[in-house]
Amino acid sequence: MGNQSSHNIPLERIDANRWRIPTRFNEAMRVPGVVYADDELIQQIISDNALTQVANVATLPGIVGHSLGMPDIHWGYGFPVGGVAATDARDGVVSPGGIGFDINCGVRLLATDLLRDQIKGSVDNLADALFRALPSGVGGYGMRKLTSDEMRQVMLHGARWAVEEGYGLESDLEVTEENGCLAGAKPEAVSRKALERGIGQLGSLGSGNHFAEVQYVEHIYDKEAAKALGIGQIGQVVTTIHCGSRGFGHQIAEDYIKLAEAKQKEYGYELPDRQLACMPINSEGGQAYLGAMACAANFAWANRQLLMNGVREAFASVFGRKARAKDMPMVYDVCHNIAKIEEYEVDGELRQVCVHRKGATRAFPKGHPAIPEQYRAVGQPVLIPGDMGRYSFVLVGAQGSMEQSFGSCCHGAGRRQSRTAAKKSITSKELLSKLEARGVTVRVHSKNLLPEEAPSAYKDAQEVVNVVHNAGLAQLVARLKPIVVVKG
DNA sequence: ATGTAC
Repeated sequence: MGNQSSHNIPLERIDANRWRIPTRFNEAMRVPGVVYADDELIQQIISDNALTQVANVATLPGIVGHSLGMPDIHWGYGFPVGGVAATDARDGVVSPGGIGFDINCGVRLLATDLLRDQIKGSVDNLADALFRALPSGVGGYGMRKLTSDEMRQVMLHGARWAVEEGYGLESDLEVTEENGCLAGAKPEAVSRKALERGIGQLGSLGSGNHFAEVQYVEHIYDKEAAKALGIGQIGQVVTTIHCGSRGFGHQIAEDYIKLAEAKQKEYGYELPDRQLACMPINSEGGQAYLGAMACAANFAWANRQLLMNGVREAFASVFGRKARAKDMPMVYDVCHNIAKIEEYEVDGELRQVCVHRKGATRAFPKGHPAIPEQYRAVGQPVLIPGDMGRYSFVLVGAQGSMEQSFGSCCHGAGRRQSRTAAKKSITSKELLSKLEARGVTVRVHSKNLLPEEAPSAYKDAQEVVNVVHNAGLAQLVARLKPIVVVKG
């Protein structure tokens, strides 16, 4: 059953942007699946088999509402990337595979007071400065080697630790999801192996789809919201950082997937795919996972704080001035691989649920108390990186996300080719010259991995964001185009 | 994503 092809899944069209997988597809499904896609994206999704995973997730003990797939959905470990699942916080489960290996992988956007024309003559210098400032590569060490006591402080306090150590400003924390620190961190639930892998990696970009990208505001959809977010000027230079918890979060995910797998019999779970292995939220294992997950989430926020500080310093060195917050204010930081306990109305009843967001961004609408005061009138910023050749997007959360998707929307373009397929389709050299021809300056640590990140390996992010906009999950604010890409 | 398998 776990390998049943998506081609056999009965899809019911709800409207132009929504499709339902009815529970009759598989008697183990406890709730229907709902997938967000237009006509073109749904074809890509069907050929990827990710719909089978949406149906599989619908069998999780305690799942409520729907098993959701965003338009950037694609095949992942057990759960699809681009998936959202909410389980009852009292008697439901938490599944490490529903968060993903890169715990609190996320996106941070930084504005500048520079215009595209003003940096034209300095693009190569800026690219070099950024590449020097941001350590990268698989297994790469970070800018800050921690003592074990410092590592503990990072796990407990996240981005706040980094700010107190001088890597940024108090105001940065106000525009970070959870203020850069998820409550409930339990350092004692983290293995020695995870600590060993993580302790030298703080302030590093890593590899794969992680990057820092200098961009300019190319199009504004919503003037009022763009202005409120501090990105209201066409041509304005901004920088996006996409990174997570490196080997630290990866090891924590691995540790708890193993633990969950070993305990499936004890819990009496029979799931269609062993990669869905899960634990009751209110069990020793479930609580330990959530405590360790919070440690990884906090490590990731500290990591992006150090990286952003590196970006500010690189700009300062090139443009000969201090990296003041006034010159480079942070717009926002969102995570897109995490589980959170939140409250929603489900079937007319207010319920505490554990929202698993795996490749999905929180998208709270205007007025929500979790949104920083300065953005409360427009909505929570939603940062959607596209691919390195085309464009990225800024949106704000909309009311529909609370009614339909447990306050969530998409997280990126989403893969349309596997890493292996991408590698076969283009060489690193071809790709670099294509990007250069488009006016994108690239600095890359691992050239051999670059083809995996080719724009052609990704869906069109414009189509993806159009779907969440039209479905009412979030609202388009601005489109950003790349100038400099620094890849791990 | 990832000391790309201990």
